[in-house]
Amino acid sequence: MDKKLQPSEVNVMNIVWEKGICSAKDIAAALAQSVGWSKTTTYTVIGKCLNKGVLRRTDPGFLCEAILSREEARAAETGELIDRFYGGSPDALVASILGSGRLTKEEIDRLRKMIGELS
Amino acid sequence: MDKKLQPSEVNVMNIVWEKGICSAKDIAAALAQSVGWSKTTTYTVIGKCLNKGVLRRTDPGFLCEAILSREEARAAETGELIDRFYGGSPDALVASILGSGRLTKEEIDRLRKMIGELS
DNA sequence: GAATGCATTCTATCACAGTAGAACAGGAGA
DNA sequence: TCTCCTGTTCTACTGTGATAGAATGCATTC
Repeated sequence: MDKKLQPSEVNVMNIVWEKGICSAKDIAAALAQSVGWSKTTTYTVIGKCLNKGVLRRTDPGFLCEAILSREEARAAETGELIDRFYGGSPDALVASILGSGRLTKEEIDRLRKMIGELS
Repeated sequence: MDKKLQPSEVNVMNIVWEKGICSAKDIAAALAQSVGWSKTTTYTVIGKCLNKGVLRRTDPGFLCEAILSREEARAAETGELIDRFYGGSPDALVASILGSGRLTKEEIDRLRKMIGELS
């Protein structure tokens, strides 16, 4: 009953988050392409997502719809990273990225604007 | 030979990153306290860290010193989060945290200052 | 109606992370 | 010297995530 996504499950969810509602067949095709999975592997992992309640199935067509939103998953995963590696300080994570040189000038400008608009 | 840290290994490394060089005995004591591990569990996990080359042992005293720095580990782990959940865009992660309401006013000010100093 | 092909399910294998009990060794105290 | 304590190593068990082959069943075509 744990909602925490495993890496393999994230593969599936990423497809659904991007495409929106789509069939298991489509997901299998996409993942065969992107990560080389056999279609049965994809079906197995989809099954786990269904069991966990992060994905909903509609028939006919074995259509898959995300129940857990991308934003919720991001928040959970990011929170865990912050807890385990940044001592629970979200600003330490942000500072680390800002200082990493990973950001382009445009991205920095966008963020500057964004942070300027915060109260 | 994979340098990727497992959750259990992060427990050990967090102690060493915080205390600096310290004995296995100390680490075992700290983790018995904080996560309830048996001391043999700690020794086993320390062994894995040594095998991976993220920790160095010095004798006598079974002193442990981090080879993999906290910053390196943070960067690796953060990069993976960004790849898997944010489509490879670090600014999307930053934006997500900024927009999450998780930050205090002081933290926001600090970050604003920091981003102002970036070129 | 039989045959064919593909979508879906069932079942199994493998590797490895997590955890710790049992065994061992070396030094402190009797 | 013998014993005991505790730090350290050896070995093992358990669960589960990742992966996929085999089996099934439905629909389409001949």
